[in-house]
Amino acid sequence: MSTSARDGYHHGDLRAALLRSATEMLEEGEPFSLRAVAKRAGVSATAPYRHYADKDALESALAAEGFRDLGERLAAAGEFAELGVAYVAFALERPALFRLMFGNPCDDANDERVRAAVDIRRFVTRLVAAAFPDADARALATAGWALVHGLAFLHLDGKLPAGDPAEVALRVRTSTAAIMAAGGPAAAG
Amino acid sequence: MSTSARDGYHHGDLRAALLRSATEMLEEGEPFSLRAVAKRAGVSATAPYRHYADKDALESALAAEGFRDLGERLAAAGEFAELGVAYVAFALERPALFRLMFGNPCDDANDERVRAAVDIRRFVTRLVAAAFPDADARALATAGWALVHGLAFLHLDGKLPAGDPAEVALRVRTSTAAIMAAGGPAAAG
DNA sequence: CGATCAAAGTTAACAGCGCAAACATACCGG
DNA sequence: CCGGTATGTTTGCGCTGTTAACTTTGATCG
Repeated sequence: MSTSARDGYHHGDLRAALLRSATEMLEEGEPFSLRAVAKRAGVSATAPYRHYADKDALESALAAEGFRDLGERLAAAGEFAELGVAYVAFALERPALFRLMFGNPCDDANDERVRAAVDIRRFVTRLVAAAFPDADARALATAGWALVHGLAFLHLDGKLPAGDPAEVALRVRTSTAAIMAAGGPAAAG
Repeated sequence: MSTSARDGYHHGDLRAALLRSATEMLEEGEPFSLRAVAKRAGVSATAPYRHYADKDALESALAAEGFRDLGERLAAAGEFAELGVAYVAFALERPALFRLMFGNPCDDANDERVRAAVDIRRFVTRLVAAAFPDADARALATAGWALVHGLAFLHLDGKLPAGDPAEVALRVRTSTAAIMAAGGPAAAG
């Protein structure tokens, strides 16, 4: 009965089962309610409260998992220039999860998800520092993150056409190149 | 009884009153439900349905209004370099509205809000073309929009500290300058 | 002026939501 | 074997968006 056997009453590992059910529902674009997640896991509507304080807690767990996945995705991209493409691709492939990761007020300070987000930031900053040793790595990392984050959301919200992944990737590369090449005129502060 | 007199039963101009109530609630950070908006306007819970098909319709109207406001705000910024600062400031001053404007799936194609968003894009593109006559104005406008949009959301979601407006403005300027100065290494595609 | 009709409100009701309290079951250590 | 605790269940509350049926009102027209 190690991890996920259900013996009729006790579930075995409901915590993990809930996470899995919730992830599936996000992936399938279903409405996502606590009750629906519970039902999908084959359990009563209030059973999740034994494992998560409230809906936010479940969402935080999902978000943290999402940040880990995103981190792996970025790490797999390897090359600096492809980071943005990977970031936007992740957002468009798993839009509901991405919205859940961001798009929340998210005021919990000492959370697991906060650490995951910080990890990503550190990772990107290191890559930036390596690629642009002369630049202000901190500022450039912020700008780069904001750029791809903005591209992700604008595609997600239909402000930029997101139909064809290849077209999206091209737009990411093109706009990134354009702003990096923009050089002098009115940039300062 | 011209615009907003209430004669006991008929309201006078409930449509506008609902918009006003909803805007106030967004501004005050209140939970925003259709019922609450109706109550605030001094009207029964289902009265709004005489003027808006559903909650989404009300939200779209609010979003459209928000886009007009944002447009004015950007126009007032005038100088190209201050566009981003104005954009992010707007987002932080009216976070609930900003989330409503974006942050929705928003699949309605022929909407008033779509036009408003397109107007902003056009406006920014024109400014970009004027400031950087040599560049690919389209790509640069996309990148610029994405950059400030990303900065706005990252601040909104607590991924970047948003306490002091002056500090935020400085970060916008600094990161913008940083990415525009980044020039050559790994940009292309 | 009075009848009528549509516009713009009302109440009642439904299903679904997050969540809390009280109760039931089953495993685990004494 | 027995009791306690972790982990389920049922029940119920107040909220949500939305529909249906009813009522009030102001406007139009003979």
